[in-house]
Amino acid sequence: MSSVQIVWLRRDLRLADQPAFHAAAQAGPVVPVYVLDDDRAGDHAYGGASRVWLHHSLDSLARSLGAHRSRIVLRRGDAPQVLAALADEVGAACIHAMRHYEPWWKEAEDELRDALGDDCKLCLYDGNYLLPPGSVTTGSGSPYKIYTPFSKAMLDVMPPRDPLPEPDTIHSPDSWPDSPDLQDWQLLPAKPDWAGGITDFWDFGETAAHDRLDWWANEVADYDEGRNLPSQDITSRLSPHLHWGEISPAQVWYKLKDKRSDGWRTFAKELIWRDYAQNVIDQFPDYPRESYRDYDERKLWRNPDAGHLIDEDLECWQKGMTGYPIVDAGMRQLWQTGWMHNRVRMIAASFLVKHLLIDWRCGEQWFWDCLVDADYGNNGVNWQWISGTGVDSNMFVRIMAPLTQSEKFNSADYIREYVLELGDLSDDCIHDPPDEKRGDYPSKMIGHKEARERALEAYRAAK
DNA sequence: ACAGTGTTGGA
DNA sequence: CCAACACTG
Repeated sequence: MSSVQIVWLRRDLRLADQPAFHAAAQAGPVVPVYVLDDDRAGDHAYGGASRVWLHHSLDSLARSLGAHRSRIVLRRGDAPQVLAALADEVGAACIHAMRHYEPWWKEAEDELRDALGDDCKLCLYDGNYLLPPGSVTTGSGSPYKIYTPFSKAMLDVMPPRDPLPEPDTIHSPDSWPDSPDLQDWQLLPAKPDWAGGITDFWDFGETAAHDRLDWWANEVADYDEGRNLPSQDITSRLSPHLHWGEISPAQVWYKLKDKRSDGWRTFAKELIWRDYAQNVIDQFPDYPRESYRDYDERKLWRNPDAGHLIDEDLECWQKGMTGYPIVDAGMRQLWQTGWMHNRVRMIAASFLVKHLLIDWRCGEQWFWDCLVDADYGNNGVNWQWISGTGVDSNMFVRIMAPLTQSEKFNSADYIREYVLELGDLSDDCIHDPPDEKRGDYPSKMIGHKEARERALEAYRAAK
């Protein structure tokens, strides 16, 4: 009888194309375990929306495992200690885990290796990205900082490895370790149940991810044109499924690779962007916490300490009360559904940083708390891109014009859906309603021209 | 073999 | 502005 194999699950909550699970199932009886470790990530412990997703995704995976007469063991605490103890308890020969590149997980993997005795080893696998971070480097051997040459290099060495099948059989151990009920973790909100919008908007888990991908295979051709139109929302909405590892990017790649449309080529670049962000945080672990460029940030932000005190302007933005309908529609969509259309994310983020001159980290934290697809790499890289504080091009200060963008991308229906006060306004005035048509809806916090000039001046002064 | 310089272009 | 690469000597 072969010895027990532990599968340490993190954001890889799937059975198919899950290299760690695959290897464990071939090696012996499997004990899948999820460790809720809230301290390790510090300021990036899972936010409210992420916890809702995590609950449903774990629940879904437990059901799938149930069909194999297997289950998930739940544990709470410092992951390396908890896992080392569990390995002792079940007499495991190996802990199999997908490699993760958040700095706290890299640290935990090292600590776990040290904590394990001679009888149990740690086996790490890649597979949550198209290629393992660090796979492509510049001609001189250093990691890429700029997206476009990175993506060209990626395309040169693609495609990704072939996806693995789901394990045929998953053998159970002779006896199961104790585990609390998932309900006991209270990942779902208690009294005011604000998660209704999230559960209405999403289906969770591996099967739902593949259903979504099947749907997307018929839509992706229109992505090139449609991805910028919030009202039509021609986007995959795969981001949370990918973040939680309910589906792998290799599975997405192989499902869509024969589509040969412009839409597919553009979508492929977005998948590569996800790998790019992971490469950036692998290279600069604090990237989502620190500006990469050394601006004099005391001259840049209007409220250098707003990270610690709740700024009134920050609150207007968070609640979708800026007076700019496209920004407010986006912020309200985020609050209701745990997600925001990508085009609108750019507009809303740019508004916080450029129009309000509020430190991008305040926005990063809010998104971290509200997004079901909150991802350390993507969130940090995208916020620094919008702020112009990041590794990428910095040749001019990019200030998006929210009203122009709103009209250009036909967002009238999107605004009507999320800013109910403006529900009766016509297409021609909904993007920037005159005061007498605003009713309960607030007037603009600051005019675009004035904000633009103020931002240009602040960025010049802080250079 | 590779440091210095020029050219190109950036979600 | 500056990363990345091609070209140079």
